[in-house]
Amino acid sequence: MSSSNPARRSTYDPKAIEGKWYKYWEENNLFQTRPNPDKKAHVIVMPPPNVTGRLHMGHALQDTIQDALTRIRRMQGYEALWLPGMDHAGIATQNVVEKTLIEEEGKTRHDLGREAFIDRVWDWKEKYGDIILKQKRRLGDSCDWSKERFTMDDGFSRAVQEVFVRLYEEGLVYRGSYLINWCPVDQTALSDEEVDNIERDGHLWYIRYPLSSGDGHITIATTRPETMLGDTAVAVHPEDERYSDLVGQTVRLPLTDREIPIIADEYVKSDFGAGALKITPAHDKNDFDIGAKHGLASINIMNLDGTLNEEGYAYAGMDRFEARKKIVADLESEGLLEKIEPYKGTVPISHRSKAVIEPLISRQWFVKMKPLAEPALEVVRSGEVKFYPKRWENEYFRWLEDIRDWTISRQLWWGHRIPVWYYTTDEGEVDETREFVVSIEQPESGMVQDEDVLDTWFSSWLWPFATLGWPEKTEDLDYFYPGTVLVSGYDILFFWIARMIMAGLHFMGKPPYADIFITGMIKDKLGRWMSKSLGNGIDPLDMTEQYGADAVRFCLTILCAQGQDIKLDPTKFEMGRNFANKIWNAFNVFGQFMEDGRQYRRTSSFADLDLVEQWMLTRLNQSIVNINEDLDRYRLNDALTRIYTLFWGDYCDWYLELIKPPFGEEMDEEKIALALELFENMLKLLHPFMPFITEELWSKLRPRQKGEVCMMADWPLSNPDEVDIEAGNVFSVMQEMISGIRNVKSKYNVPPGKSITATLSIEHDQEDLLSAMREHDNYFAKLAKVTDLKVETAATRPPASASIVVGKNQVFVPLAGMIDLEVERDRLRKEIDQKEKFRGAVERKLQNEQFVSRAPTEVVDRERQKEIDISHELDRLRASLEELGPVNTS
RNA sequence: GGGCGAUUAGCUCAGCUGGUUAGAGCGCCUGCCUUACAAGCAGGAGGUCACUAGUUCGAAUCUAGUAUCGCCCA
Repeated sequence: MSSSNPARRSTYDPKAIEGKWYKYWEENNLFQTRPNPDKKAHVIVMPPPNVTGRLHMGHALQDTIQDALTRIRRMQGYEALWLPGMDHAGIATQNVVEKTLIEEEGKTRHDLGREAFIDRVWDWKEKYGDIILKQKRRLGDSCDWSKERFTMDDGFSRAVQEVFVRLYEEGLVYRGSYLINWCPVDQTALSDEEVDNIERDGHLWYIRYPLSSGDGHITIATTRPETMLGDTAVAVHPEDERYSDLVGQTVRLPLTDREIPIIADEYVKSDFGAGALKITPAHDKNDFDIGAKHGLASINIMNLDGTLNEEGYAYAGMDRFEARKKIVADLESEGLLEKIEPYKGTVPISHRSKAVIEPLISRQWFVKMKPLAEPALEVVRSGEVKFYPKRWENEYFRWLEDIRDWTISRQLWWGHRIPVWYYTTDEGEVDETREFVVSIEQPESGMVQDEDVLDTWFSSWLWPFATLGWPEKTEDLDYFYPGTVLVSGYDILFFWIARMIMAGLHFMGKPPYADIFITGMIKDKLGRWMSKSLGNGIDPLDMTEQYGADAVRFCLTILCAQGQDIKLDPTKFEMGRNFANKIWNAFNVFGQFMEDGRQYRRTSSFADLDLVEQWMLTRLNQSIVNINEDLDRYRLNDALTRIYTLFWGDYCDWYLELIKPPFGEEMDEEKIALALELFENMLKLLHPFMPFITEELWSKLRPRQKGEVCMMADWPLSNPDEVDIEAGNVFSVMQEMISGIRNVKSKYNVPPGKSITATLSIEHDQEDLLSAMREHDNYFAKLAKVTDLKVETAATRPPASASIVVGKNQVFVPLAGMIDLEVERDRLRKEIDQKEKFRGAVERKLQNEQFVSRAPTEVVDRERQKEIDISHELDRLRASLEELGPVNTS
């Protein structure tokens, strides 16, 4: 139970400010960009979320990263464009609207007809379509909303048509009848990438096909017995002696009136099943290839909805899975079912509908991928385009090197209509005897357009340039293309990322971005994908509501180490919330002393500052260098961790504690000015990650001009003139001494608030340190409650005192009446043991001649120095132990 | 079958180009409501870096293999 005094509680409330600042930024057009020859461009195109989408943690993660990168570059003086928009998401959107249509009006899209249905989709889009973009504003996304695009808007549609026509004219788009992936649920063709091969427990059915000669049978094994109705051959391996005299004979296909040949093909694996394979060219990819090779007929037995068609004999009209059961039963009753074995095989599943895919032969439109893939491979091989982390290059290469043609037509209504026109017969049917015409506009009246639409990815692969106005030669396109970095997940590496590179190279002559930052995926805390069905999703808006957008962003950034998947536990957001609270309260330390409307500026030079101030400035300036390095390498988590420790570990825990005045006293103006200056710089470093709280506090630091905001402030520069390594070292020694004293107090149960005295014993040769300690005895008073600090050269140990060894120096803490000799001996022995171990390790190294001769001299010197230091420390620790006198045995 | 990733404190994870006395947050233990912050402060405990072999003066880090888990492709 918390016993804190509520009257003194001061906690940060993100709700009070986050909305306000987003509104301010947006209303003042601060996200807007324009071609500006005086600035370098930094461009990120937002992966367009589905128009049906709701914000999930994956978006939150990727947006946080994109926004941080954009905000950093904006502050660094780039014209930083983050271009937002949405994807029309063909099947998903059509499904959503169809579903509401059924629910609300009991109608199907066919009841409405194509045109009316499309109108409904647009209505739906206008009404609900930008929910996700509103949600993104809640996170603080600083994208240029004035450039927002939709893959179905007029200009974009025009670009899609243009691309289709151009590729057709170049011979890269073609129409043909091939075996494609058919989704019987969504009733459309799908590309290979939209199909997942899932391993499932199934069965292997062994079926006897009687030889036409009447001399027995041949046994085939299959995982899909229902497709036997479409078999046009049985194949065996040419070297399989069991079957060599059967090749050339025919079998009677059970349950049908057909006879099919037994053929030989190397493809058959003799050790699979009984060694004989049924061949169904119309329903299996491999069989299709074998069929083509042997000139076999293809018999399609399936309707588009997954029921058997008129080729299905007694099973015509039945669903494919129902037919399977019936066929197996019938084979069994005819004595043709030899056995059933359990079998683990892969089943093709539609990525979207999760229905089992039916491979079937169908006339569709395709893109010839090889010529597009080559240049896309080259730009990554040459390093012109880089992946972060680099290992994703391998995946990319593997896919592109073995690329297959892309099925781009979809049997949907919602999407980009294929710009192909057909002549019609007098009956109004497509006239197959006449050549089609590929054209954006209707070439002749009376011609009808292809019914199908294009794969959604066929528009999104144009995203980096079609959003900027292509095919028009716009100023935006000229200035903002190519982009800088793409931030996306590996789940759409093939779908989208690789294809964008192809399209960018083909149509713009340049890859769409130089860097590709592949993020990990957000999983639940058990490592499972978040999904609606599992109900294990964590809603980023709930989290934002609960902890604040800054906290959510902080947490996601700090967890996003180099593309590893993130197991997210909602309690993680507490870290960000606590940090925001810390920042909020830290401001009060000096903020409470500030006069309204007053401009505080430091006038003292670095040399005139107090030691802790010099140390803090040194820490800041060093950190800026390191943070910039981290950011340039997309190591956002490292950069943020640095800011976190700089702010909390250095600024709050040491600097503020030392500069804050005792209760009741005022804070010196110069002290305020520097505290504010440091704070202001840290706010700027932190702003890209936690934009709201930093903006709010920024506004409180000084009187600001209208429009003068943190998000537009200059990124901090590291000032090398305000770095003092020596001061840093002196302060570090003090920190160690103070920690040591606190430790001793804790060990002896001295209340932290109780005053004590102490003596510092400084080595002879360290005059500077000696004077620094004398000068700053107030630090010891403030942080360790040491009153009356004595600082002496080689002091003698006062009686009944604990001792702390820091390098060549010592701290003695007299604890008259409190010191327990045994406790102190134990404490010293423990430390001696520890240091002995360490010295042993160092000495072993130095005694190793190989090490001394082969290791770089600076490494050896470092070890030598360690040995010297540790020896001094051990000497002093041992002396202290002896001074405690002999062990009292009484 | 092929490829990739992971395995570091009780939990979740950092640890970059080999040289650290292996770090953080949470949790745990002790003491503190010390006038910025109990969403806090101070102190502390806790690790054969999955295993085996190798390379090296030196391995959490590089190589090979093994095990377990996960992902992708066929």
